[in-house]
Amino acid sequence: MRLTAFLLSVGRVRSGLRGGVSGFLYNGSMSEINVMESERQGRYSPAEIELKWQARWDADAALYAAEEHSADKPKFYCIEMLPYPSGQLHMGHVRNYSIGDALARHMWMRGYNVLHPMGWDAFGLPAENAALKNNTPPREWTLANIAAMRKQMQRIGFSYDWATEVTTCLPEYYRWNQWFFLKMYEAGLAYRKKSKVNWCPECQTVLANEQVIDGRCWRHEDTVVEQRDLTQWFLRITKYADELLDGLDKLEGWPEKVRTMQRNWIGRSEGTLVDFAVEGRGKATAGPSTTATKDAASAQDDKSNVITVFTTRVDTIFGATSVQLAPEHAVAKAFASEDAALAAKIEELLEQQKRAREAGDVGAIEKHGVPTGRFAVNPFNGERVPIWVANYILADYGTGAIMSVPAHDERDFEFAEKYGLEVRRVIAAKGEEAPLPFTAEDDASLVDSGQWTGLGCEDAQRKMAAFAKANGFGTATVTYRLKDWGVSRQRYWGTPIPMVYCTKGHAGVEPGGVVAVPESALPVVLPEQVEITQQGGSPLGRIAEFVETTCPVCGGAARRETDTMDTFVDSSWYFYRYTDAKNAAAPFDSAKANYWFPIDQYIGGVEHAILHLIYSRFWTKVMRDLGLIKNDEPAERLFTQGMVIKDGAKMSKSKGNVVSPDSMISRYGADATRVYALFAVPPDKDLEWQEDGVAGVSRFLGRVHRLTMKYAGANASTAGDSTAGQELLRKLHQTIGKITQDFSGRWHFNTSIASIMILVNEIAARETAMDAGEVSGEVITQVFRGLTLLLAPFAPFLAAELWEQLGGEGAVFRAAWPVVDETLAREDEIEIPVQMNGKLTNVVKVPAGSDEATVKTAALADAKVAARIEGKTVVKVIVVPGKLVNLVVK
RNA sequence: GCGAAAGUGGCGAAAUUGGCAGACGCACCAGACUUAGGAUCUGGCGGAGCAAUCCGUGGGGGUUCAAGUCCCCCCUUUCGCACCA
Repeated sequence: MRLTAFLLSVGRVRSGLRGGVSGFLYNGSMSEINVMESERQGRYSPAEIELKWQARWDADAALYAAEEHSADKPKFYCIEMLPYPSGQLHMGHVRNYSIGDALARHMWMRGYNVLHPMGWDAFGLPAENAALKNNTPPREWTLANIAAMRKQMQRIGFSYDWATEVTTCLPEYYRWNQWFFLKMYEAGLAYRKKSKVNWCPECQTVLANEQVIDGRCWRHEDTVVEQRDLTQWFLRITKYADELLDGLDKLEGWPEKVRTMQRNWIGRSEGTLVDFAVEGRGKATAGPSTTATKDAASAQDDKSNVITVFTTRVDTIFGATSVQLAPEHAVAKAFASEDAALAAKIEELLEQQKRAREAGDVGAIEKHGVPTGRFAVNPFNGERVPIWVANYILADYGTGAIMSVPAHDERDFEFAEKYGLEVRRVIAAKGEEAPLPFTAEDDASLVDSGQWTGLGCEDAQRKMAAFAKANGFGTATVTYRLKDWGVSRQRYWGTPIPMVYCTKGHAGVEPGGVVAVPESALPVVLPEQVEITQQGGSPLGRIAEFVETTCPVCGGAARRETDTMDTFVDSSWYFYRYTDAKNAAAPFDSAKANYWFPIDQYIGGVEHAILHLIYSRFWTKVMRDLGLIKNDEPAERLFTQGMVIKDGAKMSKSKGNVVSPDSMISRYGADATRVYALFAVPPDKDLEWQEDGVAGVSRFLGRVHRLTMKYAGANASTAGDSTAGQELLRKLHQTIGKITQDFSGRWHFNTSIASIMILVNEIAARETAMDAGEVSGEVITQVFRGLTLLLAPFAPFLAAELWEQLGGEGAVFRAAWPVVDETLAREDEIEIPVQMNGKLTNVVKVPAGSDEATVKTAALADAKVAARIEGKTVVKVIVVPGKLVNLVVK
């Protein structure tokens, strides 16, 4: 159905040749291509060249194959983020892969052993939606999409080693998800708990915190995520919080932006837990309610006699004039259960919080609070402070309770002003009474704070935390914003979680308790016959043959876990599988992974900065601790390319501004499409797609084709080395230098391609000279071969064709990257601008390498310059050798 | 509010370290060629001016022989974070 629509749209644009190309793309029939016309005219026909080479490349499995291990070549592992197989490549993919492809080809030519793989992030909800819509099984739909997209990729000429292809929805892959899950379960890294989780009503499943953006689903930006209490499987990513954070400092090859986003996401915060005894609630246990457990929030379960607050500023505690609880705090609930009026007010605060969350602006909530009428005791000074419940206190951060210090916290100050709470200064800046709220802690010290008065803030924080600990009412602690990764999904199209629940239970397992599926029983295969509906609950739960099983320990009746894993599990380690994709005995062979890892260059969109990129860092650390690999981090260097936009907005169906790669390829060819994607802007910037630009690139490639074909047969024995020949070689070598530098540096391929255009313009300008036999055949051949090699990473089809026409040996991508000959590249004569008071007057030519005196003399001797300075005094002459002359004139 | 990046012709952009602002390309204009093509080739193309020349890199100051580039203030856009205690 899509195919028909596509052909129709192509037909509307133009019939004939181009329609034929897309026909080939989908039907695999060469007969539809009308190549004869362009053949007769000898004109650049991308369709003809590209289809010819595509067929050859497809038949040559070794062309892009990495060597398993190379003793003499350095390795280079280059990956672009794998796509979700939606069925259609979009321009963002084409751009992403064109960047990686250029790099991979370049590195091959530089003599590296390159692994450049591709795979499919093939589980996920769209397959289920498609199943509902078209009545096609998800597996069938997904595999058909993969086949179509693989074909598109081959048509565009990406240099993937298809022998290493990874498809995450196949049992041979996802069994290792299950295997890792079991390993994590054994290590205590996978666990089950009931908690508040994010629920997307559109997806009909739970989402991880990372998948909720401004209170909305990451896939449905209009859908507000709800909070539900559910029992779910979690992966203990928080165990690695510090390592994930500290590791960022060493990831110098990653964009600072991504590192910052991850730092924010992890949200490490050092502070102190302090217990405030609740008055009239019995004696606060002198026992270490906080010190006994790291999980401070759970320490307060079912206790209403103590409130543990988390603060980063324990040094301000003598200024605490109230305690503020989140509406969902256990103590608030306990109070509410005894006071209906209070309960109603707290309920209202909770509603406000919920609304703010749904509106996506938690930060803008107007502060409201209610006094509970109860009091708590500040353990540092024994003072009674009122207990309030407030809508700006978050239950899921810290302990869900704070001490309010209006004098030294802006939020507390605002709240205190509104409700008339006391504001008491306990910190003073050096020498002056700074206005309140005063929040700085550098160069400030404590006042009116008992025995700590006079201490510097940081010093006081350390000493007061130690004091609290020594006296059993608190401790220094660290909190994180990062929460454990909820991986249960109430969906069908994903990896089954390899757990069963033993119905009757057995020794050590209560009835309905968790029992891990043994490794030997993997994979737990996802059943294929399933009815996808919009009903709630996991679709697997409705398949009796799947659910009903036996307990692997006691052999009694058991039920399988019916949730599947988050698809981000699949993508957390897929790049390790590339190194050993066919391994049936292990996720991969450690020696192979250790040879290729870390990834030398990873390329993808910034939208995964805190999704895939944090999960895969976590997974790498887990695998390292399991002894599977040696590297701490998955990727040495990360590059985040810009978006492809059209008419100022990201391409999307709803906006109707989508430009399909197929339409570009059928009109201008894959080479032109790719080169345009690299030429228009530097790869890290957003790219506004302009079809006229693609047409321009196509004309440029046509010019390259025409010129090369014209001189491909140049007779090597033709003599005659004129200036023209030297100039051509000079330009060639300058271009080689420029592009080589671009690849190792800033990746400004737009200027790389511009420099190739300049080279081609220079060649075209010397056509007459070449036709007149002024340039030797050898030079002509060198120039065109050089040009072809430089073009190969960007326009592989045309380069392959021209390389063959020029009689090049083997595949152009295995030919050696040209090396700059500095002697040939050097200019004999350079132009020096002559300025007067910093303004350009004229340009003079001097021999390259001229000394200061020579340049100065030449500048002053210039007629135009002389005329301009006549009657004026030259106060000073500044000569920057090789750059310019500036005459300071009065 | 905090943090980061950016702001240059009609448009996409270029200008590694302060050194000819606008390379390269698109669009446009003029011309050539033609078995009219969505072709190709030549020339022009920041603004003002006949010209000499002057003005011009978001705005305003500054440093310097020289500033798109460095410093200070401000404006705008994009992205990230945001009652995180």
